[in-house]
Amino acid sequence: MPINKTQQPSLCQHCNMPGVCFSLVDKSKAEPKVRSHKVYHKSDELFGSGQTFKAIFILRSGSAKSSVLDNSGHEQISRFHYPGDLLGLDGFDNGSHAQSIRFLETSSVCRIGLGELDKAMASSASIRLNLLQGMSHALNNEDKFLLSLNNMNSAQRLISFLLDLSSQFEKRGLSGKVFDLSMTRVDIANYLGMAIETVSRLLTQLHNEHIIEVEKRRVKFVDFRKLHQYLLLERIPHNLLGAKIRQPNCIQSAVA
Amino acid sequence: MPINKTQQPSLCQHCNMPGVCFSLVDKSKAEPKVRSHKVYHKSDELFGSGQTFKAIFILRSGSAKSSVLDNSGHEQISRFHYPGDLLGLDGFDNGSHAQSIRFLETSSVCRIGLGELDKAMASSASIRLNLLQGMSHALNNEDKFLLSLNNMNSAQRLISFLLDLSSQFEKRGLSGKVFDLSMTRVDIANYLGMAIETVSRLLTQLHNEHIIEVEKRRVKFVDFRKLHQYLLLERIPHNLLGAKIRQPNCIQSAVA
DNA sequence: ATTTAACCTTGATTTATATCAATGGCAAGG
DNA sequence: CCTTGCCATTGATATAAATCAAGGTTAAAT
Repeated sequence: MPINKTQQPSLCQHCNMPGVCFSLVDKSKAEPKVRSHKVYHKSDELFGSGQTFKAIFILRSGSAKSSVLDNSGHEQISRFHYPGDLLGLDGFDNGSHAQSIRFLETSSVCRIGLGELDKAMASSASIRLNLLQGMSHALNNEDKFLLSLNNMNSAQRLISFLLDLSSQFEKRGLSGKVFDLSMTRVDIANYLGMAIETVSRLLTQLHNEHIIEVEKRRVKFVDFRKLHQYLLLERIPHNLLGAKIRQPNCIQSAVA
Repeated sequence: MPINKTQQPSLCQHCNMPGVCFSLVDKSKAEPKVRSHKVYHKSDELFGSGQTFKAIFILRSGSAKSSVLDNSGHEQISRFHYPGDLLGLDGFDNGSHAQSIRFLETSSVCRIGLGELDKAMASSASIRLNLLQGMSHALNNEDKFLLSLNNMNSAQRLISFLLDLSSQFEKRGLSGKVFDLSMTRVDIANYLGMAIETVSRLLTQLHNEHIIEVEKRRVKFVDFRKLHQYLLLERIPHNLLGAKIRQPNCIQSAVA
């Protein structure tokens, strides 16, 4: 019996992107009626890599993973998605999706066709901003994630991942202290770029040190302080020692 | 004497984003006059992390690096920029820049204030699309990069990096076969998440194997075939073996 | 012109983490 | 119900790449 029922209720009030979505339907109504949405099940695909870009989606409930295929056809998970997330933004690039998205559990999404979207953007400054914000946010998260991969050891990566999940749940009004992972260990390992054995061992270790409790997919945070200690005190990033931040010499400028 | 003079000429014709930029100035003119731009020098900062988001920029010439600071204040380079790239998109997220951008050589940028930009977006569908495309593209590149970090060994990462640089130059009409790196080995190591000694050793190794020629910052590709072999044949990604792509069971759907 | 600091290279050693291997439990499907 | 395959854990071993160490070269600053 899962604790954080991300697949649970989701009226538009709980949506992170109300501006983009329902004001398309009826801008006059302050309290919009619920937009129709589609339900998918575990391991269903929302769209596949290479598929024509026709719409963006908003995840209403459940969870999903985005992945890209490398040259040799292997899957690399690039992101996990939770309610309120915008899906399909990768399609703007060249008119077809670079990624594919697959659901991790029963989930529902709103669909916003491109025509609809553009009309809305033309008419509303706040929708323009919302969308740009969403993309910018995704980009920043991506960078932050990149950062963790580069500077951290496996334990720190895994901890960052768990803490990030925790904050995702809290943002959505769910418990950030106890939750169920909707992805397998294999997915986690793939996402964090490590072997699944390492994920398993680390979870066991953290459990034994009474920092978290893990039982199957269920994770419970016991000692946040120690968790953050791991994160901060553990290691001096090797590859950054040389990369000092220089002050600008002098900001010369000219106008052509 | 550098070969690929990225700091060289740059009229608006060479800009990747003409739609966004010059049509703001004078939409009636087919051949726009050159927009004023500002010149910066090596290690100057365009904006710093935390700085208020007031404008986006288009890199006209030269090169730059974006970086984020982690909790402990260390720099992580998230991207290198070349002419035509949009800079500052990270600011949409929450109104201040998450990243900082520093120039690697003498460079020039066009500045587009937020007001200007929004006006342009309101009025032109193509500008809307251009901007979304730019962001989407950045996002996709980011994912691709992420992918390389996760599945590849050091040699492959470095090679991907070099090949990516090469294609960046070719896209801009410069030689993709011989070019000068505008960043230090330390920057490369930081970006790719490895020790600078490893970067150095690998460059030497590739040189000795007559696959590339390296002399200081100058890189010359000698044997593209072998380079791609390294990339493809070397290694079966450990963490992907389990992550097979399942077919959707059945795409059940319902409308609420 | 001389000094200083940044940048780069190369070698020896250590270590984190992948890989190999084997086993157990759970869930889905027959 | 049984069985098949997916998922997870744990131990032993191998290895890629980090770290430690030292020297050399180039570029910037005095």
